[in-house]
Amino acid sequence: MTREIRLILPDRSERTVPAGTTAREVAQQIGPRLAKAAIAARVDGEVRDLSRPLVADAPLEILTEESPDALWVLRHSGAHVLATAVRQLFPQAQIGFGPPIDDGFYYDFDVGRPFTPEDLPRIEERMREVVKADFPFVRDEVDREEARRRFKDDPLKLERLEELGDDDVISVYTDGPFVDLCRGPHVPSTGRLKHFKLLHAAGAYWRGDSRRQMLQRIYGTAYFTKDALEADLRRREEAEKRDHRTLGRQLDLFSIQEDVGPGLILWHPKGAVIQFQLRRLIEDEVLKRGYDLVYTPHVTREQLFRRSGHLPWYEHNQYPAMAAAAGEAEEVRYRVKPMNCPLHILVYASRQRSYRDLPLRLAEVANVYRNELSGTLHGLLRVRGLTMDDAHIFCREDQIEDEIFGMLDLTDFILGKVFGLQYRLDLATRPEKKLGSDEQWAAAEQALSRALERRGLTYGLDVGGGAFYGPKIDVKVRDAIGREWQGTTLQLDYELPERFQLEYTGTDNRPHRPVMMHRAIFGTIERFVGLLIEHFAGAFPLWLSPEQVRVLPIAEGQVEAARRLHERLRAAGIRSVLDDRNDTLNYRIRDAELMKAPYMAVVGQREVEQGTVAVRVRGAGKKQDIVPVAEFIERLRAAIASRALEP
RNA sequence: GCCACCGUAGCUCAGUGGUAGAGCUCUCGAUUCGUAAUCGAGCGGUCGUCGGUUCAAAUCCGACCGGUGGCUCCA
Repeated sequence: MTREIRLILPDRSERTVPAGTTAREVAQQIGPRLAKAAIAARVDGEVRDLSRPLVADAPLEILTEESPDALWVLRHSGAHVLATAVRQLFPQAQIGFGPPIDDGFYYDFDVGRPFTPEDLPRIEERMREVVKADFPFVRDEVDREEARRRFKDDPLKLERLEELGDDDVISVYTDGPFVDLCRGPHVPSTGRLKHFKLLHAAGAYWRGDSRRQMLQRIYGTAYFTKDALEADLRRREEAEKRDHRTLGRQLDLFSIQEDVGPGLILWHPKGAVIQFQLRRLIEDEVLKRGYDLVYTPHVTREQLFRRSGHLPWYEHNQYPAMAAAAGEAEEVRYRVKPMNCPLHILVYASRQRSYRDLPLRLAEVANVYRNELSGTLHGLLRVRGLTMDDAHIFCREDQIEDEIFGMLDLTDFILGKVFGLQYRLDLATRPEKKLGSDEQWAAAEQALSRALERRGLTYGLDVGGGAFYGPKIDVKVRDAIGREWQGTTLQLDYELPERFQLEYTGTDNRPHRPVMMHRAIFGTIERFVGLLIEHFAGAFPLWLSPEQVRVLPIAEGQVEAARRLHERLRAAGIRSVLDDRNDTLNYRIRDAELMKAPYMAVVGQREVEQGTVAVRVRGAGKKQDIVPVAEFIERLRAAIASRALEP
């Protein structure tokens, strides 16, 4: 007689079935509609195949298309269908890993000939045949010998197999002709994969290790409904339209030119306005918050970076040394700085410090240069010449919490209040290899989390993710279309004060070692401007907009009056552009809209006579607003002063 | 740095071995216009660079430079 087991369903009801019943059978008992919609099951918290027998008492949830976990299962199966198709078209292809990822899935192959873009439609077509065949996903648990036999022609799978411990269950999934070493779970059959698309092929190191061979990775995505797939493809298109490199050219913000070098930005006048506003914003704000500004050189003796420990540790990221300056010994070398900390430390160490000086907050919006690998460069987001809104805070251990609190407040002011951005925080804690005692780390981590909690912030934990010299808080910014950007970091540092033997005199008249913190709110101005371009899709808020008003005379008769208005606006500190070109009004309005000018001030005969201006707001169509010139100027000034986000 | 793909006018792109093209931008002329493209003309390219194959190369091959998508790295 079979044993009975008790299952607890999400509605808290209980169901007793014979041990060995599958989740699919339970779903059928509950209702045929549920059985049909079922993708997988959550048994005792673990997502499993519907076909797996239930052997013990457990909470059971049948997962349908509604469940986010089911989407991961679908995508995982999508990766297998991809591999099934690739193996048919490229029988010699060896298989690596094929997991679901945030927005889709991929599969890695070791194939004699790399995939070309033309291969993707072929593979996709073959995938549709695999889907049509509706192969069931069959799970087998096998012993090691059996697994070795099945994957004898797949060295990558064998490598993975040998890493599995003796207690690990070795499971193998088969769909039609394709067999994979895989933990699962999967959808019931390949026919469930209805809405998918292959996106691109790329190289990827086996196991993410740059010393291992390069595999060919194919990325794709899948959804349960056609609408969801199409919405995703539209999102990708939208992201492409917002691409800061395209908008940067269209709006004439910046360029990167071969004659200058990769990763080095030429800021054109319009882009420079944005950078200037950001610098002003952060410098003004920082001064209000008790920081001091400093300026330090771009080039220093190499010796400084030896002392700081950056050489040779960071050398691969630094530009090579320059010869000695005139009159110096030959062996003296100079370096362009990749970071500012050693220089700010020298400012600190330039005289004796008292506990009364602390916290000392030194800020500098500074250019630094890093010799980044060529393949990592990307528009404004990854550059070699970068502008950091850097600051270093020197304080006592008991001041850490307040300082972190202050930084979080500044971060929230800039990102949240000024730019209306949402963001997420992660606290990265002590790694295996670390400098300093456990007590010191514990105190520091507690100070960080207390500061976070005092601000009422929720945050994630990145256990072991801190640098060896101290814990940190990473800030990830979310943009208008939901993408996350690494920007702000707040980093504690016990290493550099040690290396530079920094001291302050305490109330006890004895020397003490200060703690140091690094922080950049924007991260780099380059990346932040890139983020802003994509976040606002080039339509910057008035205060940030390179061009704030475009003055448009309707016909030649109003050019003089329009010029006077333009000059009046300029005199009021407003960035006005006069467009008196010999083109139709329609043409010039279109141009102003495309260049994302927030306001258009149209001047016709009526406006000249009445001392008014016809105001058109960017993106608002032909709805116009006739206002007296003085009132228009006042409105603009108020909106600029308040850094209003609209328009 | 690694893998793949790409590089034609300022921009977007067409041109698969036989004398370099279009639209937009720009300049000039006409038009003087009431809220997203007026008409016409003109300027503009040793087809990324160097080398090779060929009677002949934008086109085929190689190297290099630059870009794109990823990997590694990372602000």
